[in-house]
Amino acid sequence: MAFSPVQLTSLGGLHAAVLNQLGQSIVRGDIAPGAVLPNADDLSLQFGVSRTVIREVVKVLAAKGMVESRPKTGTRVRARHDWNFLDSDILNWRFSAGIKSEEAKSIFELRRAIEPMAARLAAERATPADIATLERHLALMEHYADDSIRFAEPDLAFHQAILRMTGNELFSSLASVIETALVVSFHLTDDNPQGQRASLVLHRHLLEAIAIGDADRASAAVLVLLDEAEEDVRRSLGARRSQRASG
Amino acid sequence: MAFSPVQLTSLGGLHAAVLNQLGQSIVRGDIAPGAVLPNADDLSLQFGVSRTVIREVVKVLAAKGMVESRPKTGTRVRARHDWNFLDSDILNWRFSAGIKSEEAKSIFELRRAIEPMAARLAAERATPADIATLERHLALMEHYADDSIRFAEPDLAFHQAILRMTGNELFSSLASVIETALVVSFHLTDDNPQGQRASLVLHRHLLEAIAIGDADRASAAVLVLLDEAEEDVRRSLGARRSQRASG
DNA sequence: AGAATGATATTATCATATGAATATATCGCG
DNA sequence: CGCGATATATTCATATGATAATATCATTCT
Repeated sequence: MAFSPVQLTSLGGLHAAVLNQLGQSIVRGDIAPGAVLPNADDLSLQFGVSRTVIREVVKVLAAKGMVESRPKTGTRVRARHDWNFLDSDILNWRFSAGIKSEEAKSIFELRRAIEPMAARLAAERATPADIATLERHLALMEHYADDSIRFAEPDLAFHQAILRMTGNELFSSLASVIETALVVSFHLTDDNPQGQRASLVLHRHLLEAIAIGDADRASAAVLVLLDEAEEDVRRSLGARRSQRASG
Repeated sequence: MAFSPVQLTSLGGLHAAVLNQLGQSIVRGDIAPGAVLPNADDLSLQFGVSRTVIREVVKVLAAKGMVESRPKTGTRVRARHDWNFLDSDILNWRFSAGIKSEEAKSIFELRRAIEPMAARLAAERATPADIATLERHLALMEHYADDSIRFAEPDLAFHQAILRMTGNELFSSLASVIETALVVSFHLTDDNPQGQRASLVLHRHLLEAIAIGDADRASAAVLVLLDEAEEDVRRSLGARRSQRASG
């Protein structure tokens, strides 16, 4: 395992560049759990950066539960169950290069646990201002119904707004999971205006349930929405696979 | 806002000591969102450590979404909604010094979203070895039913085992939330053997539902368990408050 | 007033040195 | 030969001083 020098053209400076490289290498499994990383000097040479940067990166990876440093032994990759998979960096490293059908499933399992409860709480606690915010996001989605690129942003904002409306910061912190899900499905699905229009209707149902404070209906509406979204992803993954197979 | 020199007797070295101090200061609100931290040199002086340590700590806090550093501007505390509240460090900083009734409520809201689904998935996927593991943890709980200190550990292990049995790493990563909840309730509740015995029965129900693969019953059993646990915490918080009031 | 310019404070990075911890090898002794 | 004490080498942990990059702010010029 060797690394290439990082370019400082990378967004966020050398630290971010090295962090992403190393993080991805570990997530990809290039450096397996239990294995030790090259020592700080070697990493410094390989990446072409100072040890200062290397050490900061290692400390950040350690904070995410991915590695553990000890004198003499070196820095070793920890077991996967110690990693904080809800960390947005790890999510990105894991899924930016593509997603397997099983991984998509795991994201939807979590969303099915979180979002119905979030919608429920939102329905109980929403203020008129909150509803107005949702309306605004939904209006943008409607406006960009035929533009899948711009559609994604208000879609994400809509779901995140609901998480915030719970008034529970633990829920809000799960926004990165949903963001990952939406980014993945965006990269996956080809332009699909009728799918987006169907999605709009479901979002509208959800909004109305929240607006009238009907927690049960809000929860149910989210589930329907998630079914639809997962079906979309499932279809796209299938299409992609058969595309590769035939190509 | 000034900081005291850290002792290197602290577990985990200077880095961890400074990280905890700074992290707690921010979580407590001593340094409000939007405010800037003292610059690296000042922090170095105040904590009595080198800039190396300060910079590593700041990078880790940045990775948790709590601060943002820019040249000239300095390092400023980000808005709370950017913090990763599911991070175990942040959870500890938030709740180690005590917990408010509303915060306890927010933890249980999340647990009610997560754990029923986790139990459901566990019921569908559990292997005989998984069941045996749960039995082992439950046996330990039974063994320490009258020893609230040792009871906590297998209790936590039991719940975390279920999260792992989902086979979904996103769920496993929520273990820290449950750990925090159990640690908090442990510090809160006075010795309460009959409460623990009642809890044992509920855990047994849950285990049996998972063992026979009954997802609905497993999910329902968790909810009952959570109701009981929250009621316990609620009672303890009330008792503590009135204790303070009368003392 | 507004744009260009330079001074300044701060982080970002680098290079090097020293300290501390620990796994491994070595040596001495029974 | 076996075993424990000790030495040694390797690695991370921390410290320090210097330079680069960059964003802000005041100032100057138009």
